[in-house]
Amino acid sequence: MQPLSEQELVRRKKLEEIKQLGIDPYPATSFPVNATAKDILENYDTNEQAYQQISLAGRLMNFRISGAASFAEIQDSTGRIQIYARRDDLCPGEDKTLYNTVFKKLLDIGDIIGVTGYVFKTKMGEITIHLNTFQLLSKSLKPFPVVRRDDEGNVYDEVTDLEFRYRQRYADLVINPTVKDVFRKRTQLMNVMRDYLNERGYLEVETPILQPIYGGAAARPFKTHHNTLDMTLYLRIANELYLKRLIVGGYDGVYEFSKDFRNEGMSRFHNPEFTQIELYVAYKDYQWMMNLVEEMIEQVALALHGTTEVPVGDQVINFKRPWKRFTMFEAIEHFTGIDISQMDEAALRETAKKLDVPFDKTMGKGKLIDEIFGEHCEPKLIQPTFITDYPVEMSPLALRHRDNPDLVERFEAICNGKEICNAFSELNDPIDQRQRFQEQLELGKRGDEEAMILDEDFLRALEYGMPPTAGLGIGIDRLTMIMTNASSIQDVLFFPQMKPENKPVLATQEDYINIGVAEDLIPVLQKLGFWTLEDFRKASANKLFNDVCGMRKKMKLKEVKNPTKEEVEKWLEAVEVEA
RNA sequence: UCGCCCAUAGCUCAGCGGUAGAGCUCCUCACUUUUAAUGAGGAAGUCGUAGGUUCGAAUCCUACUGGGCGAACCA
Repeated sequence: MQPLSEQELVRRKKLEEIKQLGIDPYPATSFPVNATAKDILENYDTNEQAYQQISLAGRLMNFRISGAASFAEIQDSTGRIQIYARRDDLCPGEDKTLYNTVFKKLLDIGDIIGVTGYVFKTKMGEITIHLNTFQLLSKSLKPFPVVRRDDEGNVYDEVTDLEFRYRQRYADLVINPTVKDVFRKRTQLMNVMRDYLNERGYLEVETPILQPIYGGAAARPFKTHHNTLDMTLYLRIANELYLKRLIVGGYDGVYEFSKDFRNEGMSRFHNPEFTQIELYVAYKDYQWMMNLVEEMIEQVALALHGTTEVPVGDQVINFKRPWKRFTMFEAIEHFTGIDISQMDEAALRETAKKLDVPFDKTMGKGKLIDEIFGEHCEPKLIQPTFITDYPVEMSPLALRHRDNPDLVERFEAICNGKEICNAFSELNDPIDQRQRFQEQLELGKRGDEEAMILDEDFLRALEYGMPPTAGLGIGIDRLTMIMTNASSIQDVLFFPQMKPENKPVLATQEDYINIGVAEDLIPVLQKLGFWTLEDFRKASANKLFNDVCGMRKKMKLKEVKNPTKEEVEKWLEAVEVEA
C-alpha cells in the first residue's frame, strides 16, 4: 500500500467525524430514484409540474460552498445537474449541524449521495434541484482529479495521462464523460448486429474457449493446463471450426460473439484478447454474404450516427450501400498498374522486388500476392471496399473458386486502411480439407509458426457432410474503433492489457511500529529515505542512529524523543526476523 | 524483439547544472441564486528507480521500470 497523501488523510479524518455524528458512511440501503439528470434537463421546461418531488442519486462533483446556501453538482449515469442546498431548508430546527458541518465540511467531491427536492431555475437560467433532504450513500476516500468545464464547453485540466486512464478506467469513466459514450456505442453496435441476425432466424450460440486443438485461424495460441484431465488446453484463437460442426448438425445459421486470444505482439490495433463475431449460414455463398455485411454494417452506422457518414480521423467514411468491389488482382492492378493474374512464383518474386515489397524465401505464391496487396493497396482503401477472390494458399478453410482452382471464394472488407471482416464460401469437401491441412503441416515444418494444425474431429464432422455454407468474421474492436473515431484499440476496451504496475512495497504505519519505531519518528525515517523494510535491511545501526537524531533536529521536531542507539539496533534485528 | 519520445505536488504543467515553482484541488475564514463562483490566509514533493560525472544533479551520462508512437508479427 502506498503512503496516504495529505488529502487522503483528510478524507479519512472526515470519515471518522461522520461516524461520530451517528451517520453511517456506507449504509445498507436502497435509495429509490424517480428522475435522472438527463431527464430533468431535457424535460423540465415543457413539464415543470412533473419535477416538484424528485429523488435522485449520484456522485458529487464540483462544490460551490458559500455561507447559508451552496451550490454543487451531482453526476449520475446520465450526466450532471446542479443542486442548491439552503441551510434553513435542510435544517428547519435549531440544530444546523446537517448543513454547517455535514454538507459544507464533511462531504467531498466524489462522495455518492441521494437527494430529494424540487426542480427550479436560477437567476442565471440553470435548471437546478432545490434540496429538501440529502443522504450520504458512500464516502469517497480517494480524490478524483478535478476536470472543470466552462460555459462554452472548454475543458480545463483534462486528465490526458493514458496510463492513468487505462489502469484506472473506473476513474476515467467518472471524470471523462465522453468515455462512457464510446462503450455505450460499442454495446449498441453489438446489439444492432444481434437484432439483425436474430430477425433472420439465426441462432446465437456458445462454443468452447478452452480447446484441445486450436484452429480456425493462423496465430500463436495461449497454452494452459487442465489438472484433472492432465492435458494441455489452448485458449481459442477462433471459433470457426466449432460453428461449422453446428452447421453439420443441422442448424441453418449460427453466430457467436467470441472473445479470442492470440499470443502475439501488441499495438494500437492488437490486444491479446479481442472480440469477433463469427456467422455461418447454410446453403449460401460468399456473394450472398457480401450483401449481408453491407446491409448489417450500414445499419450499425445508421443506428450509431443517424447517417451512413462516419467521421474517422480527418476523413469521412460513408457506409452507404453498395460498397466498391475489387478482386484482389484488380485491386493490385488498380494501385500498381501491374497485372499479376497470370504470374508464377518467380515472376511474383520479381514484381515484389520491383515494388519494394519485402519478402523472403519461405513465402509461396499466395503469401507474395498477399504482401504486395498489403503494401500497396490496403492502406489506400479508406472507403469501405470489398476485396474478393484470394489465392488458395492463404485460405486453407475456404472453398475453391468456382471459375479458378488457384483462388478461393473469399472476401475481406477493408475500411480506413484496415481489414474489418473476412468471409468465404466454406470448404465442405473433406478430402480437399484434409489435403489443405497437410499443406499447412508442411508450412509448419518450413518454420511458419502460425500454420494450422490438423483437426481430425473436425474432418470427421465434414465427412458426415456439411451443406454449402457462407462464413463470416467481423472484428468488433476494429469496427468499434472506426464507429467511435478511436485511434487505439485501448480506447474501445474497458480494461486493455497492461504490464503490472510493480511499485515497490512501501512500509505501512504498522510495519514501522512492528519493528519498534515510535510513531512520531516515522516521518523522520521517511524523510531519510526509509520507505520500505528493505531499506532497513541495508542500513547500519550507527549511521542510522546519527541520521535520525540529525534529521529530527533539522525538522525541528522538539517534542519528538530521539531513539537510543540500542533501540535502533533492535529495529534492524526486528526487520531481519520479519524476513 | 528493435528504434524514437515521455516520467516534477492529488490533477494540468513550468523549471533543464547553483535554496523545488504556478494554476486548479486540499485546509482555515467570509459570503442566502453561484457557475472555470469570489475574496483573504495556509498546507502539500523519494523531481519514476538505481548507479555515475560534478564542489554542487530535477537538470548531464548509463542501466532499469512504466507509458506512448513507429517497425516486426497479426485481427
